[in-house]
Amino acid sequence: MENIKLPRREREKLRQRREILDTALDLFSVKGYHNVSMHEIAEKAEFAIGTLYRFFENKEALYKALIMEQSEKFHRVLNEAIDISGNEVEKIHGYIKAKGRMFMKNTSMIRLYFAETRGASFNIKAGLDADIRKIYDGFLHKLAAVFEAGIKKKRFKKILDPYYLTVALDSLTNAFLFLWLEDPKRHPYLKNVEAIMEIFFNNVRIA
Amino acid sequence: MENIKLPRREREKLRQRREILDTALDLFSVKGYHNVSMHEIAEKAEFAIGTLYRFFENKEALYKALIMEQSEKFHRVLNEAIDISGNEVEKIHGYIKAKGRMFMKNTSMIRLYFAETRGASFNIKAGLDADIRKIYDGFLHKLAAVFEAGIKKKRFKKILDPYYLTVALDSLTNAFLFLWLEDPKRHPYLKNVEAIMEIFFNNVRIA
Amino acid sequence: MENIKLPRREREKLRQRREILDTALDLFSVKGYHNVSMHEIAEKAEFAIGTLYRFFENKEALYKALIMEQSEKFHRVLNEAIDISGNEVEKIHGYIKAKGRMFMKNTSMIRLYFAETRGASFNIKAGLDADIRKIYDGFLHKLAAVFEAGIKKKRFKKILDPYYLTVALDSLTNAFLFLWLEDPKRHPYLKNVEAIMEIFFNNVRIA
Amino acid sequence: MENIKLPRREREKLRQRREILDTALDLFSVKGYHNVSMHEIAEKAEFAIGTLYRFFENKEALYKALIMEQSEKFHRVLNEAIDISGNEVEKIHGYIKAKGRMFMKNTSMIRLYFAETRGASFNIKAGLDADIRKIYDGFLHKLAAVFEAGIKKKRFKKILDPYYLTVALDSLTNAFLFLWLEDPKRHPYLKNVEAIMEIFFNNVRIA
DNA sequence: GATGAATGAGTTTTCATTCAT
DNA sequence: GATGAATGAAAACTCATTCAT
Repeated sequence: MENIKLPRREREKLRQRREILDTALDLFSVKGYHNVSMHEIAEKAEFAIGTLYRFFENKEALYKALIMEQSEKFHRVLNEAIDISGNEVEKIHGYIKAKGRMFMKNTSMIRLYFAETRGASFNIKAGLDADIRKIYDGFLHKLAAVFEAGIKKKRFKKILDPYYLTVALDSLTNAFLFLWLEDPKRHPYLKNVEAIMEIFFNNVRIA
Repeated sequence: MENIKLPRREREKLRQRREILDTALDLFSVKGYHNVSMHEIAEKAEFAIGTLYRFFENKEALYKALIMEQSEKFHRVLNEAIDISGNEVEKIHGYIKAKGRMFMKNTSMIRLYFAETRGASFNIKAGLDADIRKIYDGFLHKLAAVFEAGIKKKRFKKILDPYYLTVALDSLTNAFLFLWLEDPKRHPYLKNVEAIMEIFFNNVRIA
Repeated sequence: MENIKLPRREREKLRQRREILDTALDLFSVKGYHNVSMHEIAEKAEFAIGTLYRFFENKEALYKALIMEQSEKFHRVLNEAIDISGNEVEKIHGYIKAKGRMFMKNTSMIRLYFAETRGASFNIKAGLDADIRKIYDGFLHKLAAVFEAGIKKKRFKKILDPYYLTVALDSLTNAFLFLWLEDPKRHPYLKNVEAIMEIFFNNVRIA
Repeated sequence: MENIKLPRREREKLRQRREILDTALDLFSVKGYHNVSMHEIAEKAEFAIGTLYRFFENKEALYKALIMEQSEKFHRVLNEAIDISGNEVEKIHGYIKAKGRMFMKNTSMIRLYFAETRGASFNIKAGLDADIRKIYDGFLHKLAAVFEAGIKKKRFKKILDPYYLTVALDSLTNAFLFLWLEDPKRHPYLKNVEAIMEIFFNNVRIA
């Protein structure tokens, strides 16, 4: 976060890395891993190919770095949203809103994220899948803990295993974000998710 | 459907096409579009490469044909499940069960289907996305019509636009099929979906 | 040896392989492993690059095949020369003459052979060195056995370990072949080797 | 030789050049010209790449300088050994011993030297071959002169052109140094060369 | 003068597609 | 019609060399 004090050389390096990653995000999210060449990234980012390889050992490493970065950023924001909010009901609402905000500001991130977590990813030989899944699962369990706490505090009825409640919520928010992505005017994410949460909360909330 | 009366030559051709598609399904579903070569398909299917090109103009066309075929088969079964069942509540149940049965019998189909409908698919340059989406959307609207009819017949409260109800249901079944795919013992699909539908139906069903 | 009965397809394949190897021999022997590109070989042999890879898994495999082939051919001829000749003294003479004939007919082979057996070869990651050395050593020991037999039969005095005699003979023939290679007119191989063998045989031969 | 009086700046420069060359010798002798990068040399020598290019115009020039230096050093020692020793027989012995001492103390030099003088060298586009060969030939002729003088003084019989005697001697010493390099315990250089020289000297020496 | 980041030409290799047999 | 050898465009990646700081 605090790169104010970094020596100029280091800052420059970070800026370049950033530019490469941003360009790669643009390209990968539109065309997919296999339809983007290192040449293309280099050209669009206005670097020589060799420079890309100074920053990333190979194409896969670049892709993995990108995915991990986006994934971490994404889950960091969601985690914060949960931590900041007050009671369990508010935490859930915080999560829904933060997720919406995140995606709406970073539509290319969504495509990449969905490609790797929902569709079966065949892009990376090994490891990434596991690494991403760990972050993702970590977050799901954190969300499950919120439901669990809410149940203990009698804020929710225990009508379902908290983990499954979480999976359901995650899946529903994704589905409505996807709809929004297709036609933002016609399918307002927040309104729809809140409507569907009504159904849950009517049941789930105690009062 | 009825190829009993086809001349022998035609039947033979169909049988070969089928073998190619089956082999391709096996390979694509495990390794992904870009990690399977035409050579590999030809070898595993025990045809010459040239023969593959008699049946399909190019690799993309083969993949597209496969996806479309699976998609049609999949939605045909779901459509039938809805058509056969009695009232609207039963139709919804029929859909949930048929979808589960389908996937559990054809796990390779699931991987492919999810890769193309949930993750952003980058495998096909253009067109497939649209074609698949049409079939998919067609089915969603049919399901939405069931909810709508149910609401009209006062079987369900109108707490949500029927289309969104459908999207929610589809998303939830997918999520729990995914869980089941990861660990079939631990995450029984039907039990979980029914539990979550409880929440809906308590609200949604009138009596 | 007998490819008269090979099906036409097989013969054609062998002919192509031969053409690639011959072209590669020409190029490698003049420019060295690292200064010849697969493109260059393909172009000179009038094949597409891909065709080279149908015959050899990669550049190293092509080089290794070439070296092994030349090495085997070379040592086969030398072995035969020894086997055919009469007594031990004649066998040694047979070897010297056959080696000369071999090299004079295949000057590019010499360069390659010397590059791999005498200079330290850094061309092949692993294995070749050992494989070639095995053939080479096998032959040296066969030659040593001739000296040994000659000593037993009192044809030679035992003035030196037979293996060292062999190494000396091998080294001397190489040296004079090298001289011949530089200036064939001025440095006649056979005359020189025979002169130097005089020194040995005067000592070595009993009568 | 006498760099005592060189200004400090000059001495410093020489010292750096030396460090680069020593590092390069280590690397080239183990991995070969094409498997060592300028980067690797720079890193191991703890200089910036640019600095290497201050001292040597390019990679080839660095390699050539190294080879020439080693070659000169090598032949200087051999020349001295010949000059110092007494009569012709002692000079020959002096050469054999000095060559052995040299190589045993500088095994990396041997590998490099053999790679360039015995195997066909493909490392240098042009020129080096000729330059090295000149030094090498110069030495051979000096050695030949010793034989010639010995013959004139009736110390040796003239059984062979002195130049060929020299080539033979050089080749034999190399062969036994190579054996020694492979297994120093098993193949003692000096003992073997002396044994083989016995054969020569019995003939060659007059009394 | 020293540094080492940046460059990009050149290398190996893959694989969809064609077409002579 | 079927075959599969041949093709060559295009990809990933390396490394000698330059030059701004």
